[in-house]
Amino acid sequence: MLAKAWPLYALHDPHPQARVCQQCEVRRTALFGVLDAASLDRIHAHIDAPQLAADQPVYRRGESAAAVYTVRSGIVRFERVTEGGVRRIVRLAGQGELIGQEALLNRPYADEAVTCTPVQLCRIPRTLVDELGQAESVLLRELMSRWQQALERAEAWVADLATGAARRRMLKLIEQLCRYPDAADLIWLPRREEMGAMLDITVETGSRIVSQLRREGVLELLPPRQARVDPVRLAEALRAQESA
Amino acid sequence: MLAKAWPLYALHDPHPQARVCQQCEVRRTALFGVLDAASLDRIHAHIDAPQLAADQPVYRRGESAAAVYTVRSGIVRFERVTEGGVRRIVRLAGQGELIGQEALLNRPYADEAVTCTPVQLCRIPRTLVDELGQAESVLLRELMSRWQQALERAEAWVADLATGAARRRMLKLIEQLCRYPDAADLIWLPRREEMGAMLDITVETGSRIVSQLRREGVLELLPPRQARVDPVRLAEALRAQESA
DNA sequence: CGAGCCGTTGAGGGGATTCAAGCTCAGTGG
DNA sequence: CCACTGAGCTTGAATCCCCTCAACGGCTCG
Repeated sequence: MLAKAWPLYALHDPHPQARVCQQCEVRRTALFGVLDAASLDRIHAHIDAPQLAADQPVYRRGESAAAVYTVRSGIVRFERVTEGGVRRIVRLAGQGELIGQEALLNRPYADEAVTCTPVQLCRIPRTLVDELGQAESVLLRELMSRWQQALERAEAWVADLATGAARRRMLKLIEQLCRYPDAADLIWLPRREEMGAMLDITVETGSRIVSQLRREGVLELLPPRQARVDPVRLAEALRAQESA
Repeated sequence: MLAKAWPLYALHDPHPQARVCQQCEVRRTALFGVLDAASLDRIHAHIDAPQLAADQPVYRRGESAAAVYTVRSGIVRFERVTEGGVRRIVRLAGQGELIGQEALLNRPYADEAVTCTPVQLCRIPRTLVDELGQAESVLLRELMSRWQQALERAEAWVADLATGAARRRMLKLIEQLCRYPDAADLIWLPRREEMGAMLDITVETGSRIVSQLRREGVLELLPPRQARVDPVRLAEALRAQESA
C-alpha cells in the first residue's frame, strides 16, 4: 500500500511529518502543495498540525505574528472590535485558505482569528517561508494567490453580507456557508449572536429570519449549530429577494 | 539643481521616464520605490503614467488584466454590482496604493475600478513585474506588503463603513476621507449617490446626515464635491456616537 | 432542581426608506 | 438677457423595517 500510494523518491526514509503532509487531504489546495516531495521533506521538522475545538482563538489582534496557518478543515472567523465596543466579524476562512499572512511581513496580526467549528490547522513558522521563498519562486506565486483570495473574499463580504435588507443578507450568509459543507452535507449554522456580528443585526432579528426560513422549508434546523439546506428553495428565495 | 537632486549614477543618460520616476512624489511609498536607480532605469521604457479625470474607469471587472497600477495622486474606488443590480462600493485606494494586483496572477480584474477625483497613475505591465521579480526579492516582499494593505483596508471597510447607524457610518467615512487631503487641506466629498453606494443608505438619508453635520459645524461644504472638516468636532461627534 | 445560556416570539418605538415636491446651479438656445 | 432644462441636493410626510425591551421555553450542567 505504501509503495502504491507514494512516488519512489519519497520512500527513502521520509520524516514522520512528511507522511502526514503526503496524506493530507488538502495538499492539492494548500500552500505547500506546490512544493515537491523533496522540499516537503526538508521542512516538516518545523511544521506543527494543531487541532482546536470550536470557539478557540487561533491568534489575537496585536500579537507579534510568528506563524501563518493553513486551514485543513473547519471554519475560522476574523473579528474586530469597533471603538464603540461592537464586535464585528469581517470574514470567514475555510479549507485550504491561508490565514495570518501578516506574519510573513513581520507585522502583528490584524484581527482576532477564532475557530467556528472544530478546526485542523497546519502551522508554518514565519522563518520557514522566508527560507524557502528564496529558492522557490513558485511558492511566492502561490503566496500572492492566497493573498488575493483573501482580498477577494473580504470585498465579497461587503457586497454580499453588508448590503441590503436583513433577510437578503441572511440568505447570502447561508449561501456562503454552503461552501463549507461537512461530511453529511450539513452546514455549520452560527448561533444567533454570531449571525448578528456577521450581518450587523440583532439576535432577535436573526432568530426571526431563521425561523421564517425554517417555516418556508429553506432551512431544516439540526441543533446544535447545524442545518440542512434546500438548495432549490434557497436559490428561489434569493431570486425573489433580489428582484424585490 | 540636477546634480544636487540626483545621485551620480543616475546622471548618466537616464531614460526620459526615469526622470519622471526619480521626481515622482510618491516614489518613497510606491511599489518601485524599493528598487535602486539602475533597476529603475532598466524598466522605464515600459512604464506609462496616464492621467484620468474624475469618474473615469481605470479597468472593468472581468477584463483580462494586463497591468497593475500605482496611485500617484487622487482617489480610486472599487465597485461591485450585486445580483439584484445594486451597485456597492467596497473599498477606496489613495496615494501610494497598488491596484489591480490580480494582473500578477494572470486573472481577470475582480472589481470595477473608477476614479473619484482626477487621478495620476503609474501603469506597470504584468510581464515587467514577473521579470524583475525573479531577480529582486525585495520587490516581492514589497508586493506582498501591498496585498496585505489592501486586505487590511477591505476588512476595515466592513468594520467602519458597514456597521452601526447611518450617522456613525457617515462620520467614519468622513474620517477616512480625511486621510486623502488635497493641497488646501480640503477633502473630496462624494456626491450623495456615491455615499449611498459606500454606506448602503439612500441619497435622502445621506443628504439629511450631511446637512445635519453642516449645521453642527463638523463639515463646511464647498461645492462641488469638496469640504472642510473641523477635526475636533468630528472626533467629538464620533465619540458621542460610539458611546450612544 | 435552580442557574444560566440560547433561542423564540410579542409589543412598541425609532430610524431609514419611500414617495413627493421644491431648491440651486450650470448649460443651452431662443 | 432670460426662459428652459436637467442633474444634484434638500426637505417634508407617510410607511415600513429593524431595534429595543420584555417574557417565556428548552436545554445543559453544576
